[in-house]
Amino acid sequence: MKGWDYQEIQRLLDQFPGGGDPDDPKERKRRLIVDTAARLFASQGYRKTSVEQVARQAGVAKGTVYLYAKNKAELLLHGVIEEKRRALENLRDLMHPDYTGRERLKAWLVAVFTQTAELPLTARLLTGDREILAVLYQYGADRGEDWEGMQHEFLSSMIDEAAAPHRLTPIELGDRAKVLYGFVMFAGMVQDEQVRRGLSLERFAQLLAEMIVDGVSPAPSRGEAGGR
Amino acid sequence: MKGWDYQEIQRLLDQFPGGGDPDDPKERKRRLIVDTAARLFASQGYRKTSVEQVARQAGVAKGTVYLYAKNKAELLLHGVIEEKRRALENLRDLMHPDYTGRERLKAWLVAVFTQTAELPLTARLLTGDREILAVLYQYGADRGEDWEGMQHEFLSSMIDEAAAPHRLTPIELGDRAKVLYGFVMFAGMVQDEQVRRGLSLERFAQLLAEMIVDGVSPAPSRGEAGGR
Amino acid sequence: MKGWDYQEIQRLLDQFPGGGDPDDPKERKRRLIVDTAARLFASQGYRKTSVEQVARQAGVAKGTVYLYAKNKAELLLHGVIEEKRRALENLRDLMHPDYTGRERLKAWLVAVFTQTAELPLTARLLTGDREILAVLYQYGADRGEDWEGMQHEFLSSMIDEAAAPHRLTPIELGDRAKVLYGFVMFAGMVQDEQVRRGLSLERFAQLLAEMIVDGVSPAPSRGEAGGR
Amino acid sequence: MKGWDYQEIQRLLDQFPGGGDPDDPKERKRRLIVDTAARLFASQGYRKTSVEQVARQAGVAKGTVYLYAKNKAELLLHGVIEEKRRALENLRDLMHPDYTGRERLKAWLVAVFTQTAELPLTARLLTGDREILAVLYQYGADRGEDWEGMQHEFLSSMIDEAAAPHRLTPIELGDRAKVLYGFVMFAGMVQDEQVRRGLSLERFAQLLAEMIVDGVSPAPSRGEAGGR
DNA sequence: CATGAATGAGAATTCATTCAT
DNA sequence: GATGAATGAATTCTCATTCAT
Repeated sequence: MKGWDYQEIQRLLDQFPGGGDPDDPKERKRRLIVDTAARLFASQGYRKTSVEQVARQAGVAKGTVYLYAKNKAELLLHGVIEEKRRALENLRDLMHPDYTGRERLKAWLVAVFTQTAELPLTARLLTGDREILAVLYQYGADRGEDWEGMQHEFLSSMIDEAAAPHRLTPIELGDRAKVLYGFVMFAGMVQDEQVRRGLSLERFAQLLAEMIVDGVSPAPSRGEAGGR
Repeated sequence: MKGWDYQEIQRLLDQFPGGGDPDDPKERKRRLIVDTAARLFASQGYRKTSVEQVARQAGVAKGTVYLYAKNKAELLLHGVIEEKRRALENLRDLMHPDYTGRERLKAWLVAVFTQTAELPLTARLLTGDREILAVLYQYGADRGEDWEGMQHEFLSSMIDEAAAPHRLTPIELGDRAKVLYGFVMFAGMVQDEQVRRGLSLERFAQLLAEMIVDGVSPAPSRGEAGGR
Repeated sequence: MKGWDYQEIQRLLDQFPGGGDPDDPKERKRRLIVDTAARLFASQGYRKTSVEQVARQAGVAKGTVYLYAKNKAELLLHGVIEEKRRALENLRDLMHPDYTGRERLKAWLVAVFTQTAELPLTARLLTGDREILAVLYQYGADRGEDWEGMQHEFLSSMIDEAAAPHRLTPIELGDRAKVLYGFVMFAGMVQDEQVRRGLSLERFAQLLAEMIVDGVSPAPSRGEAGGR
Repeated sequence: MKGWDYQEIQRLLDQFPGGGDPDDPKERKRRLIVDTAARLFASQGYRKTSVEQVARQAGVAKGTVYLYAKNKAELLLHGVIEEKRRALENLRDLMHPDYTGRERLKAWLVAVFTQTAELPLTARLLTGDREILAVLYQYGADRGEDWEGMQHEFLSSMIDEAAAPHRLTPIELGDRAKVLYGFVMFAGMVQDEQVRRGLSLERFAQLLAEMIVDGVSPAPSRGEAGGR
């Protein structure tokens, strides 16, 4: 199991694209447009969002959008890339050595669900529009894969620590990691209050994290401190 | 807490709409059209499915579709209603008295995730298309709500039994029920192999059920009986 | 040399597509739209003619055009096919046995230039838009080729008769036929009064036919009979 | 009939516009842009060539193009003017006194067809784009007409000589000149190998010149000398 | 002078919905 | 009831032209 730490993640973050000087006005406008698009795609869906609408909300003309993304699909792609970068940054914050295994796993779950802007696009689109996936995977295949492998390894190691080290076989760990990874998608979905049935995002996340880590029976007596 | 049993559910099922004599040729055609639409919506998404396509696949003319649903959204709505009925039928099967509380909760989770045809439309569209939700909720408000309240109550009572009766306050129970209910949506999403990262649906469902009920640390030694 | 006659041409004409009962209202509307499009394409060019304009002039809605041609290129294609049919019909009329060789050749040239609707589209587009040719040839390849080979043979035999039989080798005949065939394209171009510098189409055609058959020096005294 | 000779043509050539010191860097850039545009217009057509593309290929910014031509149409116009100048230069070369009348006419025809760069723009665009013609003629009216009158006179005198002097009335001559002038347009068209059906440009031009001058029956025995 | 970012009118195409037969 | 032709609003994308730097 690779030792995950700040440096490792920072290194990945640096290789990650989409940078560009955030003070460059060109880059500023690019972000404005891409973020506007991402927000609309996430809240309304890809097909229902028109390029016209993106332009209007970003305060530019329709043609301008096409100076920064050669078509609508690329607009989406850029948004997804941004999301991946942000997700990676969040990962780094969980590396704090004070966390115990169970705490870290819960914190990860809570983070995944509460950091609203986490992966709404990714989640939304995975369930949504198959046509888009084609575009997304065509571009993304090269660099995205690493990152997913990495996420996977990271989750496995968290689960291992949380479950009490080495009680689970590597295969069991891996499979549980896949299940947890699915929660990332779920998280996007849960942004919708209707799905949460009115629970606040924080409460929802907290309860879900507890159930996953401790099971349905909360075990206050054993506490966080007890056992493990 | 109401006592959930076969009769109670059967009674609800009977009041549920969408009936009509299945031998009535009018009703037969209605179902043909609605089911065709539902299948296409679930596999391609709402926007990408054209009324033309629904008509062609159902073997009727485009105009005919509009004799059975006043617009495209209503076509979807009817499909969602069918799904709800089917979900209700599944619920009934979990009422078997041999189940312990934890077993029943696990069985429910597994059922939700593995019964592929469970709620593909609902799940797909809840994440998808806000425009549709408007229509859906407008119509659904009158008759759907009961059913959701019922679902909710049912989940609460399962959790209560699983967690060891009466350890959780009604509010805690209710909130946990809401979280679990969200899993119904998640289940629709998980139909997509990409979300499961290659795990079989059965394995995914099994692991998720275990984690939710027992927590990350599987505790075979403590067993179901261990109570804690 | 195959004997060209009414029957042979009629046979080809019968195999030619694009028919359909001209009293069928569907077919009537198809022709209305296609002919409107052809007229506009010929007078303004393909790119400058918008589908909107075609629809407006044909008195139908934009969408209707797409019921009869799956895209703009196909609209053009249908027009070109009509032209080919008409050209074939004209050919038939030249078969009258009273013509001498020189007369028939002149008559062909005059016909090619004066029958206004001859091949304006074909001519226009050959010089115009390479992009279109792709579409045109993709469809046309199968059945168009025969027809061109036939035209070629027909021209060769006319030239042979006009030049006094068998004075030219087959290769010389064939090459001259190719040159003449080029005139078909030229004919489309000459529809434009600017190209004719104000000469009437009839006068232009007559002079050109004389020059081609008799040379620059008109030889009325020597007449057709003089043989030279 | 005016006596056509080197001096006369040279004089016209000198009055012709578009000059400017070719060493002036301003003029150099103007030509670079105009020639680039002309090349693209001739090979792709006017509408399919974007100003962006012209700028890129000329190695300047899009805005710069507009410093040298006030719009896209004027870019074309300048190209056409260049062509006219070149055509005039070619005319001069035919003035050589050794030619007989028939030889000169044939030579002119061959030149018109084979000098590839003769009038590609003019030919292409005359058949192409009516919108453009408006601009072209508006501008051309003032200065172009002379030149066309001159061309016309020149052709008439060639035909007169070729047909054996003074056998044709001035009107007959004039009309034949108009027909021949049409061939200039045809020449542009014939650049397209598809129109030539595979004949080489040279062979095509040669055969066409012979047919026009001698008629379909080649008369080698009578020869060029035979005079008739 | 030169640049190239921004603009927005315009073009092709799709598709939900209507309605005469 | 059933049909499917007709409609036209909406959508994506292009590109000539302008103008601040």
